[in-house]
Amino acid sequence: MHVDVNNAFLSWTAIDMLKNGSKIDIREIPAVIGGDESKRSGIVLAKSMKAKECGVKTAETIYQARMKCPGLRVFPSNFKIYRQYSNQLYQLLLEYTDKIERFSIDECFLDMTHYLMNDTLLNKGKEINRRVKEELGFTVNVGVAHNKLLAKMASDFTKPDRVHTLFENEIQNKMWTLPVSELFMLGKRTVPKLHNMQIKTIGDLAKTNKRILQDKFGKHGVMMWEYANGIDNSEVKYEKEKPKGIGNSVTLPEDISNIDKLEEILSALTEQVTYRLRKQNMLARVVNVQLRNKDFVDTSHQRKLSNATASTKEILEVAKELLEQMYRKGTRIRLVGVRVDDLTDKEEMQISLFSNEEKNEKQEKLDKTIDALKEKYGYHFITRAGNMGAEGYIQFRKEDEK
DNA sequence: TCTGGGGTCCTAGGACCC
DNA sequence: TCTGGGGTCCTAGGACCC
Repeated sequence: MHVDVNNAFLSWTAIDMLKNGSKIDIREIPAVIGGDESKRSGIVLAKSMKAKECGVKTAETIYQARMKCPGLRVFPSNFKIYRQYSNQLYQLLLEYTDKIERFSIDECFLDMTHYLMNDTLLNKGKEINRRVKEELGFTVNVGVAHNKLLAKMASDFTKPDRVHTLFENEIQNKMWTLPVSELFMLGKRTVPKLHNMQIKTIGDLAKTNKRILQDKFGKHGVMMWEYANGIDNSEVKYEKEKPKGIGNSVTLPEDISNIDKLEEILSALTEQVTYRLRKQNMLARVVNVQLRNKDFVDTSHQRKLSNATASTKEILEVAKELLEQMYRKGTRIRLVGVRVDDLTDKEEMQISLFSNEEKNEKQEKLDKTIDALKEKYGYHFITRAGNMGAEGYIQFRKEDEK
């Protein structure tokens, strides 16, 4: 079963506003949740049904949305409350199974294998749909099927506040008739290529020779053929997994072409990334720096370290080297990002013969002390002098801590 | 006042090894 | 006498998701 909150950010903002005495329900007017245009992050994160009727699309610019929908109201996001509502939903769903995969803040997969009959499953889906609305005040779509892919496709059919099934004998009528762009994992790059091959619907894709797709798209081709045929053997991953990478990036309020300033921002980003890394009790072996220039061209450089580390100083030194190595003087930079990859649990670290343990211990103590102060008094309570000028660019979101 | 930020997975090419 | 074949690791970039 796949449970998907309808217009999650907008619905959750709406009920939070009503709770705080708002006279309007933003679900009933043309409205969107969006970023801050003055910070150059003005895109649509969620839209009301009325906004959708105007043709507003998620992820387009607020500027574009307003052109389509004059008088559109724009509200900021609030991840702290989204996390709360997401948790409430999760708690309710736990009454049906403890095998729940939290696919994102507003989507869950439920392993309902213990309900053997299709009718029972459907009734449970209807019950969840009704209870969420009555007890939590927002609506969900529920998709019921015999694997994750079909459940996800089903929950996407007609919205809002609906329960759909997609059993094997329904695939032809309910899924094969849809445009191929509707298939999960087919994005804006692949769809035009399929159109060129005269593949317009999911049914067309299902009936295409698998080998042809494999030759043209590799693994991705095999996967799309299987998905089109309703084949998916993946498990509901209900146990919380450790992250494989941790990153932080920021779009700058204006383009920057001063490397000293970029380094300050890099420093503040690294501070946050390594803090989160240590909270996970993990070490990283790969450091990656990303730049986006004013023309939206992305470049990244990464380096594998000889020893895994969580030290802010060590990771920042590498990040700065990567930045200096890739930055071409005069380039106007729009976005800077740092991420760490190839993570391992701290306990499994192997101490290198060449590591300077005394130095490492000192750095570790420093990091630990700073972490404890941030933990107690808030992320921005203390910072390194080297990124003081840039701290304002980086926000630390409380919901990341759990 | 035009285009976020957090992720995961895959691929191609080069370096290097035997 | 003008150049194999198999493999691993690393890096840069791309595609996709919400």
